[in-house]
Amino acid sequence: MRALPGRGRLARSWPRRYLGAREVAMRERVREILAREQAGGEVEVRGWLRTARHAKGRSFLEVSDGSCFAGLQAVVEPEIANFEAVRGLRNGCAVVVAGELVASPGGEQRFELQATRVEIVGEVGDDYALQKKRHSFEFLREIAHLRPRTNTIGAVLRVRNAASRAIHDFFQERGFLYLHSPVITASDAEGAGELFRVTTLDPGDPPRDASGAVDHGEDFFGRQAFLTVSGQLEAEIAALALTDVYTFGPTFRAENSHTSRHLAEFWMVEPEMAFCELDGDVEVAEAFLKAVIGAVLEACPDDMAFFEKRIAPGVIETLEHVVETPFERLTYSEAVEILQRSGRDFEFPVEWGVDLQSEHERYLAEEHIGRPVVVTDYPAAIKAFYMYLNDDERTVRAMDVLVPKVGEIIGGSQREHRLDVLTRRIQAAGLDLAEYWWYLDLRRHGSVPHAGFGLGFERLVQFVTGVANIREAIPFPRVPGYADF
RNA sequence: UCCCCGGUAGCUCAGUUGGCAGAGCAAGCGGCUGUUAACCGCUGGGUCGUAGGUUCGAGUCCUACCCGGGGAGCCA
Repeated sequence: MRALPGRGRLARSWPRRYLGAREVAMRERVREILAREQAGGEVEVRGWLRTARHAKGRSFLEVSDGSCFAGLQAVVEPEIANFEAVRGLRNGCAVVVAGELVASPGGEQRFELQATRVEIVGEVGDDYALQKKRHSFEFLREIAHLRPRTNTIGAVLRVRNAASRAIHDFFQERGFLYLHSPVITASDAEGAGELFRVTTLDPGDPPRDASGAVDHGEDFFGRQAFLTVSGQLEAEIAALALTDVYTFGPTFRAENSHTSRHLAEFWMVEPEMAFCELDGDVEVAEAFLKAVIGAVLEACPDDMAFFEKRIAPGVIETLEHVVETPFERLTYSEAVEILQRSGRDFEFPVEWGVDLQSEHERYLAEEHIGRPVVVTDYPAAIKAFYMYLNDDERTVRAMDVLVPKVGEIIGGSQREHRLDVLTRRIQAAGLDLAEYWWYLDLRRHGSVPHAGFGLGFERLVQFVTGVANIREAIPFPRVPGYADF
């Protein structure tokens, strides 16, 4: 971090409720205080009480500012001017505490703050919902405005942040350009799921054409519009000019999916690389997952230790394994053979031509291989029209990365860049060639082999943190029937 | 959308064969203590998801609906 002049010094008039830009940039967080080499010196922390323990002779306040998993314990003695008011503090109160950083005689923390001043900035009411006990995740979702103050969600949000940063770092270091693909789209680009309609028409009295149908020509965009289900097609446009690009933004699916792995609004990462075929795609995907997971392990050790202890025992070993060992590679045909020879009694029998079920993916990644598996070359009939058709005419250059517990975390492919084949595939899929005129036009002018993949960001966060439900991997989950906060 | 499980105090849950609605935590009050989700005592706190039905009597049995969870499908 930058060394700014005067950093860590107390503001002249105290307490200062409002910090200037310079002071905000300079303020020392609990994370940095706890990382100090040794005790000593004046510090000031601003945050919310995780707990307040009032003993007869003194009070113990654990102040968290969200910068790290642990809080800083402040010890308040009766000599403090507003000691009686401090006695009334409890879990959730907002405070500013200043004092000397000293070695802690208590066994559970290295340092503590011997308070010289305590300002009570915000108290809590008797009905404050967060208690110093375990709450169910279901209940916490109903109080999403307080949820980030909990151990689990606070840790998830820090991991989410670290993973976001690692994603940008990975691509930026390799010369990828960050492309902002549109959120509003006019066509159901790849048929990937149900779309949310975007309209400004009066739902109770829309304009109608001569036949009585809703006249979308009168709508805001002069035609039907939707929220994007993927930035891939736009990423292909950019890749065929800028070589390597990636998108990282919100994506929307209006499917009525009620599972622990689906959200109606989620974030997706989609790199797209020109002059790249399936092998390169797989290599980038593997390096990408390893880099991001490795970066989180390094950036958030305390948060990860919490997940290991309380949420998903074994998660750290699983992640380290992912970072250290090469991914297994199988073709779809090989995977089918392995599954058929497994002797397993699957609910859905395996045969060449049908898509792999969750139980099959989990068997491959968790039991048969025991580490991430990349399955390639799926039957053309079960994959999207834009995937490159192999010479056998029955498989496409698709790849799925399967990880233990979560299943498919990355799906990608080499794209069909041959005009004649793509035209044929669009028609075979029953799609309207006219809708894809620009996508086809790209194949007429300077078309090159290119490939990319998509990663569901919340599924990555879910995999890394071990939270059972994807709704805990995003600060404000949107699912069928629920969009509060 | 389909299958299974659940909904009882602010929270987490128990509630027997249909027979007076309970505990822990939280809250309020008091006590104790360099404390660690502190501890001890007392007090207050209920439309048993909603609407019907069976019954002398329903938290408990039946029906429908709502909400939550798990699984499947769809997918990232």
